[in-house]
Amino acid sequence: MSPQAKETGTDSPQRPRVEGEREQEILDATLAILAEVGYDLLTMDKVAAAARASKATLYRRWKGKPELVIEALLAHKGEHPAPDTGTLRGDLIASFCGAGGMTDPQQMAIMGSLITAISRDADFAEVFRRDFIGPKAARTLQLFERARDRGEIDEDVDLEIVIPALPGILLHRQFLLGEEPTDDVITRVVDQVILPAVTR
Amino acid sequence: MSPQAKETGTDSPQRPRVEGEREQEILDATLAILAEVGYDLLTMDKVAAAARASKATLYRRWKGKPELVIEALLAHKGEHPAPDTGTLRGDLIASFCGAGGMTDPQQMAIMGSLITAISRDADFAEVFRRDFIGPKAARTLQLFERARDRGEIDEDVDLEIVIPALPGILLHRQFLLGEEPTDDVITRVVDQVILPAVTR
DNA sequence: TGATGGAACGGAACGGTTTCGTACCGTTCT
DNA sequence: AGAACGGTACGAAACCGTTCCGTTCCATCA
Repeated sequence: MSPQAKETGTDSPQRPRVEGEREQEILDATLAILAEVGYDLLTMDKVAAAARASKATLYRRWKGKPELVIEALLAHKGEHPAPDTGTLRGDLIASFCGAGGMTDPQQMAIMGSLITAISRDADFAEVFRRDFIGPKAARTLQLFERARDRGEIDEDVDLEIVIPALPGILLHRQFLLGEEPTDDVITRVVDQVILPAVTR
Repeated sequence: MSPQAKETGTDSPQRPRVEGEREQEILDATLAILAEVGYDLLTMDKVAAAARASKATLYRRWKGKPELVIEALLAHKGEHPAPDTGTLRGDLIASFCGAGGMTDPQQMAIMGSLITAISRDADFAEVFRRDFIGPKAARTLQLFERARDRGEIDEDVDLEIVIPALPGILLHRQFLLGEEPTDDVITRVVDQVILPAVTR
């Protein structure tokens, strides 16, 4: 290795090539492959072909497959601010039906593609839960806390149990029962399961 | 292929070697590997090594990996009759905490190992849902129908929504949140989510 | 302005490993 | 004896990580 300085340290852009746009294309291609075949069957060759990049480029930029996939996941977190419709019911339906919610096909495909991997790889699971699940859970928690402040939720309700119920029910219907989540199903689950659990 | 009859049809074993016990050992080994590494990374070599069988034997008996895995799943449905404690609450807790329930580690590992595969392979998904999920769902349905006959469930409750809620919540907590399902969690979910949904 | 050097790129190939499905053994049980 | 078994080995294919090559783009400088 040449003893070249690793970086200038300043903000002067010395590396104009794979700076932003091209890198994002590669990450998008990674997510597409991930959603299509799953983590275990995702190969660097497939990603390179889909992104029209060479494997050499991938390995110049990323250490390997886990690092590439994780960075692709983190770069994907599009801003989805929590809705504020004034009622818990409206917030839940808006949140889970909208962009990034349970009706987003690629979002759901990514979920399904990763469950097996995180069941086996503890390190992968930790990053996934912290950086992918965490923000979503925090947003949903916000909805419930606002509802509690408005008095919509009984005092003795254990939010730790109730909050994850909605995504759990919907994911189960999708993957185990094979039912595409529709707005109608989400509404029925909210009305018949979630709301009765918080207001008795 | 020779036009041989697929099987005798009777229970007379024409194949004395790999007939019953040995075959079950291979299927058990298949399930163990499946639970350990998942469907995509399960290989015939791993199964052969784990079962101390030769790959030739596997290919003599099964056509390939999908057939072997599916048959292993079907042969695994140990008889788990629905409990009858007299109350819906007792039945649910007994059913989901007991053998074959959500606290069975291998059962859960198999679930996680298959979700990615059934998200991609429609044929595999159909067999899995019909022969693996189906019996479990039917058993749970039986619990709810008995409870409804006893008057424990309001008339306007949509069982299609409520019944899959409990497994959904528990699976989500296990795989997405990384929480081992304990009897205590199952009880709290039943008391705080399921029962309020059926009796308002 | 025009030429030059360097860095990053795409494409291709490499060796080493893994998997699959099959074939060939010697052994064991009926 | 004969059939089925376990073990081994094989070729084909896929994958991984690396390393070539030739090209393209950019910054620098005459």
